[in-house]
Amino acid sequence: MHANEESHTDHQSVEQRLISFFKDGAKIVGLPASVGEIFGLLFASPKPLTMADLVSRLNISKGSASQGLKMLRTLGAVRDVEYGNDRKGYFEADIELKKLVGGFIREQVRPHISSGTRKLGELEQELDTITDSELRAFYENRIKIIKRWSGKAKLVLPLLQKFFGE
Amino acid sequence: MHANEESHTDHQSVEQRLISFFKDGAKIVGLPASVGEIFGLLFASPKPLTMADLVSRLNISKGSASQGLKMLRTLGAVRDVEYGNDRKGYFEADIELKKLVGGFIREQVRPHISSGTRKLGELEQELDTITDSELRAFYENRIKIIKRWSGKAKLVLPLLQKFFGE
DNA sequence: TTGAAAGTTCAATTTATTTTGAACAAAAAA
DNA sequence: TTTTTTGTTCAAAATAAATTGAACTTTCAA
Repeated sequence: MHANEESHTDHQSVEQRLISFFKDGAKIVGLPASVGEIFGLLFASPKPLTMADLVSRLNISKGSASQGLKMLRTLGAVRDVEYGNDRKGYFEADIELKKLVGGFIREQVRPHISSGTRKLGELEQELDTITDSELRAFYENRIKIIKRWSGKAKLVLPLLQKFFGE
Repeated sequence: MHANEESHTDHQSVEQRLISFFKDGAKIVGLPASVGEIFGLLFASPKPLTMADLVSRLNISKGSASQGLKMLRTLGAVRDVEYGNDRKGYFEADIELKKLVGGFIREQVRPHISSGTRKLGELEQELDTITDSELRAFYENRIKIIKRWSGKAKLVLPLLQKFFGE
């Protein structure tokens, strides 16, 4: 039997709205809609849910549920919980903003910044090949500008973490 | 004749790398690749460029160039400049981080936050329809959590602006 | 005015991303 | 061991997003 068996008349609409709310939110931050829906349903549920619950209540495939949960766990937005005593796995939304923001920065922001920094380094090497000194001066200045930006970006991340922590 | 007629041997590679750098950057913040390429080429150019320059040097269509420039102007990342005395329009990248961040927040972040706030309000209305008082209490708490998050989000935007300003 | 150059718009196409579902693997009960 | 339940993987299909290009508008010089 299902883990949750409520009347399904009362909260239906609130639940649907929360799902839709997080679905939109996911799209905004560049995550697949299904990931937002999964988080939304878990967030809207007073009890932990199983993967089968997600599949049936969101009308998504087992594959999507599995992949979506994987991503959410990596982000630290969902956690496994002990519940019932069957062999199924149960999940719960993590509501600590600190963890959500932290996971997002760690998984989605930092890797991009790293690869950008690397690319910028490569680009800088390339400068030596430029003979025209006026042009080289121009590019050197451009690179300086990007470095200033990237310095600020790296500085702001810990501040954001701090701001959203607690 | 073209607005820029350099040797095209020297800086080719640096230019291409800058284009690619901003192409990646655009994708990261959820903008189309072509928009990043346009900004990249303008950023890499010592002189203002025309739409025709973008089309020929990036191998994109006139349509993409037009739409991309439109978006970049809306974001405040590119500005029209007086140059030459032909009837073409000339463009230049804006390198003030303050403007870039400000434009992004104004155009891409705020609208989403607004629509989220509206949706949340609608959701709150819906609460009254719930008779089960335990369930309603649960949802009320969930909404409170979202409101706390959204309050922080709204608070952080001006701080970001300030941080990146100047 | 007329014609040519410059720029915009948007339906159709192309490309990229997400989702599915069937085959597979893991784990535990029968 | 065999069967059943649960979960994962990934190629194929579906969906969404970006790009094109041709028709259209605007602008200005002749």
